[in-house]
Amino acid sequence: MEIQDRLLTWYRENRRDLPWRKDKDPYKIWVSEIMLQQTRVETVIPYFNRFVEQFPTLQHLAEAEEDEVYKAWEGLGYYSRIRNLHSAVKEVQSSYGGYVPYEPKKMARLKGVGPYTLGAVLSIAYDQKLPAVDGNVMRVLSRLFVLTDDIAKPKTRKKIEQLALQLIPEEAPGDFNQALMELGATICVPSSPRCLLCPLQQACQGLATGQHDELPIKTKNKAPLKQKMVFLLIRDQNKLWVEKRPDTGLLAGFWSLPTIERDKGESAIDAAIRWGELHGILLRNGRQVGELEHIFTHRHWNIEVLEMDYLGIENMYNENISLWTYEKFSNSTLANVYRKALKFI
DNA sequence: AATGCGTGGCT
DNA sequence: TAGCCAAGCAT
Repeated sequence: MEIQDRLLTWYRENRRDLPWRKDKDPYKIWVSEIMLQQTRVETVIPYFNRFVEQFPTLQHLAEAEEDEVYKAWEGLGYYSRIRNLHSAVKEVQSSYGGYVPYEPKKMARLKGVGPYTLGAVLSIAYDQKLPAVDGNVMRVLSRLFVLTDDIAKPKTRKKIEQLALQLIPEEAPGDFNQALMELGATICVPSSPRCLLCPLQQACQGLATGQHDELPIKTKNKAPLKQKMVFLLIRDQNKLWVEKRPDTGLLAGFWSLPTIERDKGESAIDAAIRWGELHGILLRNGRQVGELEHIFTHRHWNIEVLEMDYLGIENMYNENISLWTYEKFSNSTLANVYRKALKFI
């Protein structure tokens, strides 16, 4: 029996019953694929269920307010995904009559739709013969065919896409792509793969040559940069000074507690006063009311939360800082690192 | 091509 | 603990 048949048969008997597999609504499949980028299935499930309940159709999402849409993504991470998805959905609504494009070239032009998402949505929703190569597929095919290229290199993904395309059976591109991913997610897992349960056991060259444990080859990530950060609690009556993060970069565009990185050798209080000087806010003293740690992909924050004595405004209006009630702040869309800090307020 | 972008779970 | 990873994309 061919690899394709074994894999499809296995998939059809063992596929997980996931919420985005209830039907073939291209919109819902698209939403699920964006949510699943670099994010675990178990994490995505509750977000997906709430999201499609709140925005049942592409038109609902296209017409929804940004605040409402971003709030639905709160805590999920990689927030450019939702900005891009909302923008792309509006584009589909205005340019394509609300229908997710069938044409790969049109779909690929939408924000946030890269080679993987393109292939995944169009193969699953429309059964188009396009590769959908994610980390699972690179791992599975690396082991199956003993591919020793570094999967961290973009060139390798392109090479594996060509291979994957050749493997796709005409009659079931969507199921085949999902089967490869499902195998990677449940059997051909990164460490201690469950080869004894694998439907491709006999065909696997990696297993046959004993190389399956060393594959795939992948260059290591750099360790996250350690930073000593200070979050500021600056109260004015019953309100709190908050700061809008820059429109690009980490947690772009989010409102946050005033945040500053401590310079080398600088005390937390001096850093806090320096923040005030930068924004025209007079501060002094300050006492630590909390401490937390937060690790992003590429940064490791050790955070002190300081409550400051507020003396008033020193100079002119700054649109990136504002006075909010605690209520308004906690109800705004907050990245998790700042939501964690709320317990010290 | 290499880097930046969240979060949480597992080893 | 520190590192690695999880259905990637934009720049």
